[in-house]
Amino acid sequence: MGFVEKRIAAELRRRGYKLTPQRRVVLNVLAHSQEHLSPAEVYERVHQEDPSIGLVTVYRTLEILTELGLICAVHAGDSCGSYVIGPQEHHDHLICSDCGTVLAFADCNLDGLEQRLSTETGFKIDSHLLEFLGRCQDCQKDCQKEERA
Amino acid sequence: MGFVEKRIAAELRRRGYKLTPQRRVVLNVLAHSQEHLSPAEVYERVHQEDPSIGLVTVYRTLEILTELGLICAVHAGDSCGSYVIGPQEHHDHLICSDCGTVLAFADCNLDGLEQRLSTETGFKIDSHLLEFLGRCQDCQKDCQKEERA
DNA sequence: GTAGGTGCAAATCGTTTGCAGTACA
DNA sequence: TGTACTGCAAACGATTTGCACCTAC
Repeated sequence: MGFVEKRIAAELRRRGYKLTPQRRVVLNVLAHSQEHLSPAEVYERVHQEDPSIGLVTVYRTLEILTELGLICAVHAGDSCGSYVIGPQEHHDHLICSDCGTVLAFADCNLDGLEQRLSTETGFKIDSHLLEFLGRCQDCQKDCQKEERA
Repeated sequence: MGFVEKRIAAELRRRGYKLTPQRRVVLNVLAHSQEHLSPAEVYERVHQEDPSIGLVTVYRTLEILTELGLICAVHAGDSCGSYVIGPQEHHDHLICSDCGTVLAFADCNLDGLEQRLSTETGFKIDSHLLEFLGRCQDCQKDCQKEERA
């Protein structure tokens, strides 16, 4: 078990949740995927590793992990309701619209903008959702190959 | 009909879509709402104005309006799949998590951040989704009232 | 030992589709 | 007049729930 899984296992326990083999498999799937995965996609991979695990368990596990802030939902593009593993602290996403790879980054530095909007609108801003959509390095290469072909 | 509805009516026609009474009602509902509305909520209000209009028509109208960029989906918080009317140009949202009021703003100025991320990750960034969640001025006042009570 | 977790089947919710009739341009 | 639009009902997919059994702690 890698250190990511260990951290999460500890966090589960800390909050009174049990670490079952099923949850371990779901965690493994998410920890080893670069891409955001829909519940169905998670299930597919989980099912390959252990066919006895049901879709319902995947849903319930995703819910708990989200609640604990261990995974988070991706929103940009048409991929609402897909999940990626990520740091518990606040972070934002960089998403490849071709392959679905997700990179997390923490230093978004929107304070200036936030302040300005607060002043202009009277809103008291609590949080934000920021996701960049683009193409990762690999997919840009793939695209160039296609163009040459 | 206000100028917002006029603009949209013209845009519909420009793209070869017909302006039916049903669409007019959906537009009216959206144009007169500050809040983001789910398809069901749009339907509810549309239905009050004209009970003969079906939910299916609401769905189809929302789809067309989204396609034309006349309305857009809201993602932050738990309000995925709600819609607000807005400018056709790129813009981002400021959303009140209490009352659902949505304010659009255009000048997000993320160029610096985008550039930095591009350099660091090799991503070629095409677009972004940015939504601030907070409380509008009115809801802050309401909250203070509650606290005094 | 026990509270929490699991799997199954069925219920439920939101959304989409096929089709026959209707109405805008 | 003709094509796009509408409403209905049914289909559909995704998610949730009830329940009896099971297992991590």
